[in-house]
Amino acid sequence: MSGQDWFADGARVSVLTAEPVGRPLDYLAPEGGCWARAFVMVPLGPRKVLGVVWGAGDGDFAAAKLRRVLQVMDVPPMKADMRQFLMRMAAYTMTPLPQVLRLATRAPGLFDAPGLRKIYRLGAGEPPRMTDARARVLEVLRDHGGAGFQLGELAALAGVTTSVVKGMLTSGAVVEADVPRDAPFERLDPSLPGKVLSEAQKAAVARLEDGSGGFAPVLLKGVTGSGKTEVYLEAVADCLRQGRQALVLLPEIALSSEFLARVEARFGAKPGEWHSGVTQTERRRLWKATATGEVQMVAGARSALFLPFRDLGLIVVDEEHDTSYKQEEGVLYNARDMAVLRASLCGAQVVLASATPSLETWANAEAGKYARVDLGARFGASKLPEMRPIDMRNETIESQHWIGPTLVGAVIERVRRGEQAMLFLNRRGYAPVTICRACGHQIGCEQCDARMVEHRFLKQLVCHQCGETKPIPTQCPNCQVEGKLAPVGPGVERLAEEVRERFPDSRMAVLSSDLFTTARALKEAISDIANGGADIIIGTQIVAKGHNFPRLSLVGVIDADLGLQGSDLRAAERTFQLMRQVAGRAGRAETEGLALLQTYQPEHPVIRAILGGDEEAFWRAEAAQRHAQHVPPYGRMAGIILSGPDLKPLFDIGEALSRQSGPLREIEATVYGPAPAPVARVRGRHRVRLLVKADKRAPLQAALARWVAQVRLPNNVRLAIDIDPQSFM
DNA sequence: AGCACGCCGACT
DNA sequence: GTCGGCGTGCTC
Repeated sequence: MSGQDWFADGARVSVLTAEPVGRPLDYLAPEGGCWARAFVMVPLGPRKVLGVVWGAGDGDFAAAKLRRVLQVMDVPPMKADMRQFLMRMAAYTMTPLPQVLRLATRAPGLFDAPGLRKIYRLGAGEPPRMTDARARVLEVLRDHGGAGFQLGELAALAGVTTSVVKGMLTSGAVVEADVPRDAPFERLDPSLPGKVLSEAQKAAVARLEDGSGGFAPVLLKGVTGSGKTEVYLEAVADCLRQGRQALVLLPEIALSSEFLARVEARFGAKPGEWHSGVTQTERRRLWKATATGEVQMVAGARSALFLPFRDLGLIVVDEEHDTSYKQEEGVLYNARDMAVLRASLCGAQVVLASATPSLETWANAEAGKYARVDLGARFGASKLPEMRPIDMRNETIESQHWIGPTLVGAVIERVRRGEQAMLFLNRRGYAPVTICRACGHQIGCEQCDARMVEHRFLKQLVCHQCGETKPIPTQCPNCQVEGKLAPVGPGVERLAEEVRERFPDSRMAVLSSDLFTTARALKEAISDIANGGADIIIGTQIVAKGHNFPRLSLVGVIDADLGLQGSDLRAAERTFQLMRQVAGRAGRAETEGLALLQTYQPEHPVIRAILGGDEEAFWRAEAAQRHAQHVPPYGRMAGIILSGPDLKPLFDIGEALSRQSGPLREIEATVYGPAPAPVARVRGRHRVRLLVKADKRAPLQAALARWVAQVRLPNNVRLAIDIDPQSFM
């Protein structure tokens, strides 16, 4: 401990709070002093707020006006590496420090006195009258009463009512005591035998062990079913054996009881669990247990990255390519990137696991910044499906139909054998476009210009950009002609109609996120399908998420070209990941899988890479293209999002920024926009976006700060900066 | 974020 | 005259 770490009574300290007061404020250290980085309660105006002792006070605030720290909280001080992490993250994401601190203190009621519960123990007194009931209570306490019992528990064990126990308090034969309510976490035992590993898995585990004990990022690449989880759980075991803590980040939907059960099978106890569904009490308990080091492993959604680990030795980011790691509201950050930052500051290993890594991660591995471990083969008897294109230029197909004869034949063959077929179309709703056959007008959304998608199931038109809905009109809003509006193009609902028509004797199930209101309903539908409750499954994106359908042997991709031609930079990458995952659905068990891709451009590099199984070729081609365009990961981008109740002032400010681009020209960055943001309206607020593209080595954040400081914002307009935006349309 | 301060419109 | 609208600024 250096002298800077302790502040004596009355010393001037600087305290950062999670209130939007841009900087730390000075206070006097409390009676008895306090440690640097202690969690404290301080007075702020009329309120009492939580803060962290950020350092020594700077002394330019009148001493007479200083107020005193009210209380030092009964939790360990923040670790120095955590403080560093929060500062680096604030600087990188250009977020005010208090907002970042809020992420790290978000367990509600965190600093309330821990809940107390009463326990009952053997006392020194004698009951004035010994009865049978009283004797039994004393016997239970003498035999196993060391740690004490809860009231109901003791009464039940002794076979008496609780009033007997209570009655024994006055004589002192039984004593009551308050103990903290939080139950301890069960210990995880890394020495338990794990599952038997394949040779490939053992080799991967050995490679991971090489990097343990310090900062070392690794890409762990393996297809669905290759046993990635078993491999990284061995890295967790290794970390636990070193006495350090491990964090496994998962996309929220992947944090299932199935995953927790696998951890329990490996280590004999469940890990700490952190996600939006965890109760306040549990959050408080886990937060404290990570700080004291009592909890050895946490499985959590992205915000678990801000837990106060005492000694974090490993972070696993499972499904690292998953777009849900990017927080799109409030503090805009990518949990995968921040995991690497945090690990670098606390000397932890990072394992980025994926079957289809993001191009960023792939490029980092390629450049040698990350180690790379490949789990080639599928684990178990199943193998990758055979993949073939169906060249749609050679198929004859009726208008308003999308399943070509070749695919129809394949489905019939599989269903006849009692197997399942899946048809994949990444388009929700009934039809993506509604057009007037009289004047050619397409029905658009009034809020954001996107075309409205017909949802026949909901009996509405829905805008997939802003969520706006309206009834399906019978009259054209442009030429007023009645009855000429027609749905054009396929959505999953319409595909379902075609399946019913072509395969009338088959049982069909549709998996689309908007058809399920709860996660539970979706889970039930999935397990019903897995048990053979359907012959033909129609699905959107959600089927790509790694459910196991043992009887599935055919996947037909209705429109493999979708998204290849879009203006979104990551479209090809996402299409590739999706196709790989969907194709990976087929043939996971003993049956031989087949994946058929309907395409009009079988020679497109993405399609060729998927079919050829030559992923590296795809990534190299994609990387070359991004390199040429100087876009991520070979250039840097930032989004500026202006939001407010009226559209006009947002565009005015956006255009003003676009004109005054001097600070950006200094670093040779370019501005695009303003344009409506990808999500053009959120909760009644319009959103307008500008994009900035810069060289990889340019000091982007500093230039952005100088740039946006030039405009004054009316107070109903907010400006947010999104470093490394996910989508750039 | 709260909360006070302060400067202009319609009311007992 | 004053009650109250919410724009502006401060909190150590």
